[in-house]
Amino acid sequence: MTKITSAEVAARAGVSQSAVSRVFTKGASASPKTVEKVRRAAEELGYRPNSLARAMVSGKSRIIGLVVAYLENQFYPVALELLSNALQSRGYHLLVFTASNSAASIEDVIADLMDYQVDGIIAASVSLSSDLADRAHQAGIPIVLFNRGQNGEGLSNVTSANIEGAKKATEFLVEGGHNRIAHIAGWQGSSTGRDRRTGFEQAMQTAGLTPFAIVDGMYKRPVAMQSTHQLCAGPNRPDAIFVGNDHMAFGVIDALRQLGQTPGQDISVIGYDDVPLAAWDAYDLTTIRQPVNRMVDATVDILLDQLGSKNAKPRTLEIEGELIIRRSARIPKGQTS
Amino acid sequence: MTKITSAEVAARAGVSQSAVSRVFTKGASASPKTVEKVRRAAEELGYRPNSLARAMVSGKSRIIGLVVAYLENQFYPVALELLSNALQSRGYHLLVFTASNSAASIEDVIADLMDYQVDGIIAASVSLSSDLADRAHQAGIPIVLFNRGQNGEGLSNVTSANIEGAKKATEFLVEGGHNRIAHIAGWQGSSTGRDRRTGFEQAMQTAGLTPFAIVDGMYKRPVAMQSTHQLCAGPNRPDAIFVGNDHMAFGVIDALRQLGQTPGQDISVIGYDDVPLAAWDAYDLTTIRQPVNRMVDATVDILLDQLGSKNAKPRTLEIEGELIIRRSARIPKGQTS
DNA sequence: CTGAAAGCGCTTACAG
DNA sequence: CTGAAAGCGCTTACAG
Repeated sequence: MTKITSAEVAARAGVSQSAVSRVFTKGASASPKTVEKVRRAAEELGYRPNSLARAMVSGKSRIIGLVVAYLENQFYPVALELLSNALQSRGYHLLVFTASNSAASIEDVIADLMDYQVDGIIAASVSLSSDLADRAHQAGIPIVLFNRGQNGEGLSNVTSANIEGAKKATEFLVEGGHNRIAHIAGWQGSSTGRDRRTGFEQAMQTAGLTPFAIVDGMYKRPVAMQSTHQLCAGPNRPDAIFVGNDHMAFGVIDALRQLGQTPGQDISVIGYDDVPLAAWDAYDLTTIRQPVNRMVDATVDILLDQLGSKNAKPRTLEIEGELIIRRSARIPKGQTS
Repeated sequence: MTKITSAEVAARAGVSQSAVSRVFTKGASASPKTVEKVRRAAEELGYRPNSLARAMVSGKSRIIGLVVAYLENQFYPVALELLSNALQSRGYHLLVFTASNSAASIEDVIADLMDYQVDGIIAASVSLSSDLADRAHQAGIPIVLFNRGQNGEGLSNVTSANIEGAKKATEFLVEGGHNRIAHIAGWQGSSTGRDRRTGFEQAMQTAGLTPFAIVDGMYKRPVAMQSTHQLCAGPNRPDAIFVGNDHMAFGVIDALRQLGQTPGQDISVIGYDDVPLAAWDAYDLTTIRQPVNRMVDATVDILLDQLGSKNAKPRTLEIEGELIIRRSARIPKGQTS
């Protein structure tokens, strides 16, 4: 029940309270003798500095707010773990807020976050109202959007090269000899969903092909499954589907098998993300890899950069992702996986 | 850049700083007139109370520390999301720490957590040294272990009824006519791993059967896959495998298929957890459901209880989980899924 | 109901 | 290098 304070340590060590503080503040100056005495007393008493008090006076909480919308898509737990590790190793910690993807909910959550005096905010897969972005900017709190592109006051973003990636996937399908290619798109309310769709359309146009169909899968498994049934039940069906992300692609594959079709043979399926599950035998999904580790590193770098220098410019970074060839899509002649 | 303080609001509203504080502190007393003036001034200035300052003086940070070891097993992201939601709705927030499952790492992480003056700690799937548990107890910080059983100073735990669950799974296999039943166990360094193994052994004994084999799968997919290959490659192999959790069971099924065997026909497989993926067609896994939502509710209830009353006794709760019958294990005659 | 004042546990100029 | 003092932004007795 007893919380030891620096004053108590000071008393025991026979020095002033400021001396104790200096010993525990890096960049401080204390004689070896003082350090020794203080450390011993602190040890004996079990003293540890109160981070909250430190945060109050220094104005730096060393807390980063993370806003995340949904964790079912395996991409996010992986990112969260990497993010947490990267930040922890630099002495920062993550205050996590889950938000539904509604403006009101995000609004509330970010306000809460700011009340906690977070040093910075990482928003994964959510968009921010420009009003909100403004407020954070005025409060001097840098924000970086993870896996979502958006411009605005002081907003940085880190995404994969979604348009390029979608093009690669589409080109692979074209090279594979497909010409009835459908796209079950990512949520069109998101930049990733829109960009991947754009890449698909551009590549189709370049190839002189017309999309067989484009539907919004909303990044939701049930929607993707239902779309697959509608698209593939009859005789007039696509010979390939480019899906807006892996999470939906798994649903597409499940639905296809329900219809008695074998992905990679009867019909080709390509996803986007390369989550761990994509590599498992049950799906063996050809997909565009989003290099999570590099995206995380970039996110942390940008954020800490902005924390460091008062007015660092917001940055936008697109990280290229490669096509990972597995067996859910026909492999063009002459190419190998 | 400007952070508005209660003093500035007070000045604008023409009241004292304490009056402003009272308006924003629930359970305070302020005349309607004061409330009105203060709210207006706050609104105009964009004032929000500083949670850190409030935490300092009140001694309640409304932050709950969450320690989590690994997020690959889908059980944890799901739990994390539910936990975060449940806590948020009651005005608490999660400071997340990822720890490897080593004593040293957990030690560091919990110390950090306590430096932030968290009101309570939830430790998911990690064990605590008794020394650590003692320290938290002395600091008056309640800890509840989520999905891990362990006794000790002030430790509460919430788990599913692991022994019972494992028995149900094993009995189902026995009723299905299997008699060469192997167990790829959860990590034997964890209570869940040990309890499920115990349940398996007891049920086998009751049935008058000898386990075909018991190996420690460490809760790791590669280990589970390799064990499956070793167990099932030759002619002398098990006719059923009870696996320590779903995450490993998926690997077991993948490995079995590599060997040309069909789960549910050639060999039966049962997992533990019932993560979302277990219900997907690709695996269609028979498993014991751990009722995450109920486990989360219980965890939050217990924790808030302990926060509320100074010396609430630590509680241990086991929540029963039912067998979810799907197609990865043979269904005994007369039973239906 | 309200204001003046103390105090939460620290860091950080300021003198020495 | 070191101590006394101010102050971070609040809440909460204490008088009135």
